[in-house]
Amino acid sequence: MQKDPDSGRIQDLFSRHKLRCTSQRKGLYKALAANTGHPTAEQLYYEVSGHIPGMSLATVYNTLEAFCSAHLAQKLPGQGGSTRYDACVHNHLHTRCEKSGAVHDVPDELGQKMLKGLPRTLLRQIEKEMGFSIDYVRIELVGQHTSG
Amino acid sequence: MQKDPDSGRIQDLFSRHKLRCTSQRKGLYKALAANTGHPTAEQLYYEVSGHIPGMSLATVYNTLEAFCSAHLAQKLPGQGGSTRYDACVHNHLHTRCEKSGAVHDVPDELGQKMLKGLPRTLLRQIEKEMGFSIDYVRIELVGQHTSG
DNA sequence: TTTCCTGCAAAAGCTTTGCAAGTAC
DNA sequence: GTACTTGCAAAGCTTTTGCAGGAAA
Repeated sequence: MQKDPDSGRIQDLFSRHKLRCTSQRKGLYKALAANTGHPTAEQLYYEVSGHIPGMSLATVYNTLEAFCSAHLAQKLPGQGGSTRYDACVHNHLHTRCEKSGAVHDVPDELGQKMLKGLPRTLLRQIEKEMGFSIDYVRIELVGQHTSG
Repeated sequence: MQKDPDSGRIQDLFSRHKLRCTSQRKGLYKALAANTGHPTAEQLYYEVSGHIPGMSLATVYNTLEAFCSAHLAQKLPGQGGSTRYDACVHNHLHTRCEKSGAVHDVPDELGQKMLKGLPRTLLRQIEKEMGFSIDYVRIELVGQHTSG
């Protein structure tokens, strides 16, 4: 039985965020962090239930909700279907494929450049005109994959 | 009984988009176009059922779906709850209030400036690196209302 | 030991569908 | 007259909740 090198790190992470450390939570967090395609609750359920038999879909939802409250994950906005989850908490750009609905991360270097390039004076003008305080800007690139 | 000045325009619009013109569709489209707060299907149902008794929620969903297919409306991405609909088809920015979930339009002049200010070279670089063809960029300003 | 988590099942909320009757074209 | 739309009800999906037993701190 080989030791999992991530196990301790995850335990630390949970304890820093005041989350109890259970095998279900560890497994689910690993699956979520490893999946850059931003899985739905159901996708995670099927992935994880292979390793942890008896895991229930309700627990997946509860646990993901706990992660989001603890700012270890976030829900991504999507139209209609199942909610998609993302273990990356810092603001980053996404692509959304109009054909498949798949959501992927834009490489961070490029995404940060884009966010920093936004005109601050314009943002401040919008805040003033609309009586709205902007916490962050969410950018999504909508289109389709060109490669097969 | 005063004549509704919009009625003819809507009929034209429908015929140009090859949609049959029924009283339910006209009423629903007027309600959607008049509501800048981006209503849900249920909100529209309650608004419209006052004017058109017997209107069903299923028809609201079917009709909104028909509008979207005909590119007379679009669904807005939102996390989880009910789908929100928008009669504006051209690309524009939205604010989303973290407290109330309300979605509002950014004045078009400001929004267009923001969209035009995006660095094209960066967008093209992302397309190249990710094998992704960008159709449009969706920007959402997340925060909260400062006025009461 | 205390408090919180899990798992099952059942409920709740949102959206779609089947079909008979009605309406636009 | 034909093809599409409406309205009702019922089904389908996703997500949440109640509660008894179990595990972490």
